Amino acid sequence: MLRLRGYTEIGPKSRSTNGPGTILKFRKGEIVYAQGDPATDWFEVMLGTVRTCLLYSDGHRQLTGFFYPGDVFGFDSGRYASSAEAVTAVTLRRCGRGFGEDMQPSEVPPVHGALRSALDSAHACIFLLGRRTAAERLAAFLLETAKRFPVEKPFELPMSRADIADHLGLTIHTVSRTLSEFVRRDLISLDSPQSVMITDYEGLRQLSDGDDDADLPLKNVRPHAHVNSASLAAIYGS
Amino acid sequence: MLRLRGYTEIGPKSRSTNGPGTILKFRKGEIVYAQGDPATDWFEVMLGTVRTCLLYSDGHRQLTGFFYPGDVFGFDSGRYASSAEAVTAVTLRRCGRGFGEDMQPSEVPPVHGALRSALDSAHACIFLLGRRTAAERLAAFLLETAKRFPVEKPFELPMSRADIADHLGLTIHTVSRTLSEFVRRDLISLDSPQSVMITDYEGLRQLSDGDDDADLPLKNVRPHAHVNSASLAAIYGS
DNA sequence: CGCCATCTTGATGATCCTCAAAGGGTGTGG
DNA sequence: CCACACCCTTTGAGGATCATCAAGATGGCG
Repeated sequence: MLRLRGYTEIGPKSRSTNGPGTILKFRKGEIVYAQGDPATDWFEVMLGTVRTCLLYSDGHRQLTGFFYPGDVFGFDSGRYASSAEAVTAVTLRRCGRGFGEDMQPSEVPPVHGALRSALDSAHACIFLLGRRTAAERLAAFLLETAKRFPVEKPFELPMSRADIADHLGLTIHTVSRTLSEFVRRDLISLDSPQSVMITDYEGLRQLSDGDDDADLPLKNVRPHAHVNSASLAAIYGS
Repeated sequence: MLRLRGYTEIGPKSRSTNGPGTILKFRKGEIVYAQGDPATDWFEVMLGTVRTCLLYSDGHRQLTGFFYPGDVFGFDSGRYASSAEAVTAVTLRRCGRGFGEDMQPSEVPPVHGALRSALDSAHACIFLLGRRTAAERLAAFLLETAKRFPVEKPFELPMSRADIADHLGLTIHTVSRTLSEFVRRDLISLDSPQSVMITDYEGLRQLSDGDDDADLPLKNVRPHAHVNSASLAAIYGS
């Protein structure tokens, strides 16, 4: 069954043209574009956080990425494959439109960069989902997210536990439980549910690599791999 | 620890130039390019099947896609993010090189198409990994794969159980068990381990959507979703 | 025929989802 | 200002699913 939430669905709060593209503002929870809309525009985040969501007919939701200031999103062809929603209040720049068939050569590089960044984002998502245990996924997610914030200080997770859960393919319960476990193990500290401080980068890194120490509760061992030895040698040496 | 396999690592079997690009042949298990190699070329599959793999330092392997005749792969920027290996004996066309900075306008459309197909492939991978249960992943995978073969007849799965497992984030045991369960439930029939015949498309489709009937052993219910109601209404109606 | 890789199947246990309930923060109305 | 409702988060107990350990079955190949 679906649990539907009563977000107010209203339009952008204000618009103004300022340099290339149009500046748009959205409030928390508002939809930037919906899955299936004609993919006419792409966007750059100027302020705030945006999530892209794949929605399936059974109500399952897969968040494919979070986008922070400087990131671009919305480079779908034809129609948007995912919807985009404001995680927090956001300010966006609608950067362009009509790329594709009638594209000008001068527009090629940014389009390429954005397509590639979309591909990178998708790979990051695959990386997270490929980690098998909840601890591994969360550790990888925290490290990935922390990279987006400047200093090694506490940072604010803009998204809810539900967002994290739907990004990692877990439930909010498991997310919460695992974060609490991280706190107990002094890997992170939580000031508020949103304010995260990573206190043991190396520990998290080991976890996200499946290198958990055996003497701790969250033990798990990576299932055996089926690796082409030649490929492996090419990357990590023989 | 890693289980390393002794694939013979030898070069392409033969080359010839024939039309645009160079024709290359690889034997089963050979590496087309390795993760981290400079991404100079991209490839079109003419015959056979190729897999792209993300390899992690702990030996974990994530297959991000299978590529069949007509598919293109290898559109990474800078260096290849994943390695590409021959699942079967394959014939490839090395289609181009040096796209990017010094790209000619005439080359733009194919590059775009390929980048987008790479993105589609990544989304397909996310779709599979996002399905939670083994039965859902396998059902979705079989339907996805079946689409690549012409008629509604038995088709040959070119890849091993290990490949499937590493693509879906499961073990070979679970893959095998679940396929056997599908046979018992008359969803598919297996002539040999590789020869699959889908006998109940609708049943598989329901499974892959999480719509399993309650009176059958592989029951599972989709965890509750955290869906923005407005987004959902935009797609499926209110 | 034996060896080896792949695939299958069974038993057991760990992980994580489900069900359930309680705590904390915020906004609204009295 | 407080009471109340609502939402998010946290935590506990129990059970389903899947990984692990283990052992056979099957098929290709020298």
